[in-house]
Amino acid sequence: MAKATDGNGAPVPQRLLAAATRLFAERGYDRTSVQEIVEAAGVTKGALYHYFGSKEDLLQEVYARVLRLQQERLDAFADAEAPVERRLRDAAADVVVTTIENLDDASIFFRSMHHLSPEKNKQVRIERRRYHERFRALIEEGQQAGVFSTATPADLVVDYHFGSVHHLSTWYRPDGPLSQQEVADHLADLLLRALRP
Amino acid sequence: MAKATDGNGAPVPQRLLAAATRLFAERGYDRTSVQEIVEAAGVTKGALYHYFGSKEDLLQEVYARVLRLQQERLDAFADAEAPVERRLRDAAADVVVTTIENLDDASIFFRSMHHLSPEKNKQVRIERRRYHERFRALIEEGQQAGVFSTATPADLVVDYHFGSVHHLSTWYRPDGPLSQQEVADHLADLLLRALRP
DNA sequence: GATCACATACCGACTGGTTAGTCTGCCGAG
DNA sequence: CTCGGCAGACTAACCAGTCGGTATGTGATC
Repeated sequence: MAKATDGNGAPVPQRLLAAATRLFAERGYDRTSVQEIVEAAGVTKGALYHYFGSKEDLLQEVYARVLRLQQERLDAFADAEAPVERRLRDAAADVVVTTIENLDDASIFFRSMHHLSPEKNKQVRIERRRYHERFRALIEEGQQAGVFSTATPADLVVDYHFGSVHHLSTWYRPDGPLSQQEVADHLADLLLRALRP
Repeated sequence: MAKATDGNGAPVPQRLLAAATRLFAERGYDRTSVQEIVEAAGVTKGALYHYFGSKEDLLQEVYARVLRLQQERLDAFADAEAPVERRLRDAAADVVVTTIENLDDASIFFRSMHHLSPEKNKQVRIERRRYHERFRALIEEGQQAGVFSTATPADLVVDYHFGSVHHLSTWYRPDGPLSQQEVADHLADLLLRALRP
């Protein structure tokens, strides 16, 4: 018998988080009962409320994880040694790939954020804003260097691109005609083309 | 005493629809109780269930209305007498303006569609698909005429643009620095710039 | 022009079912 | 023996939809 695992190989908190992520993405936060989550994780309510303070905490944890991941990756691409147009393209394509790889998190993110209480919502917004600004700085850098058009404010360009990223969970299907990388390349390409001076 | 109006100037079904739209956008579909809707509309449950079969029917009505409106407008712009790049630009800018003008409907649309039952969801998807295809046809027309780049599949270009349109309800604020028309012009501009050969 | 039949519009108490979160207690490891 | 980790019955609240009832209007009949 394994150490702290019964119905599955992973520790209970991770199992709960994984089950919650899948169910929230599938049916939405409000339509998913705590009972369903604990059953999917192979435990009971006692276990869930032992590790998490509330159902909402579970949702916030999902956000926090995906935000940390994406911020790390963006920072890595933005700080690389390369021309700004290259760094922007890589970052723009990477966020598409990682979003597709975590489509569940993405759909939860954009559909259920308003279910968080005001304080937690604020917290998430602050993190998101940091991400947005890092991306914007990249565009502004290119604009100042003269390699990107200044016709559109950088803020709007960021929202334009992230709109399409956010939209991915609505239309992208793994069994569709385009691979993750192809979609990412096309979307990054559209961004760069729109920014040509 | 007016004819069929007591607490307000509009007929009861419209009042219910307006109240539901506002509340669904504010708190989400599941978080809005039927009781709250009828109170906001100044009637009782009896009235609501007299005019609508269910809470879900109310949500579907919201969709049907906004879909009809946007399809009509797109058709008008697409069928106009003008060069294709002009027709596309006008259509792309118009959908931004009408979306901003109906931000409540927009946020309900992309946050609550999955709350519809499978059949109703399918119905909405069919209507949406028709809209998508009309828009795509416009892009393909321009590509065949050689005025738009063929580097990106037209389907993807449509999703790129509509991603940004959906995203509007997340970030656009009427008291922000940009007017509706300015945002619309910028977003249409980004689309056209990305499509330059 | 009075009466009856029937329909439309709406009211509001009630029901059956669901849900998040609590609490008491068991159990195995150190 | 005790303490973290967890089970599962329980509670208090809530909610969509129902249903019997009332009020007002309308058209037919005599």
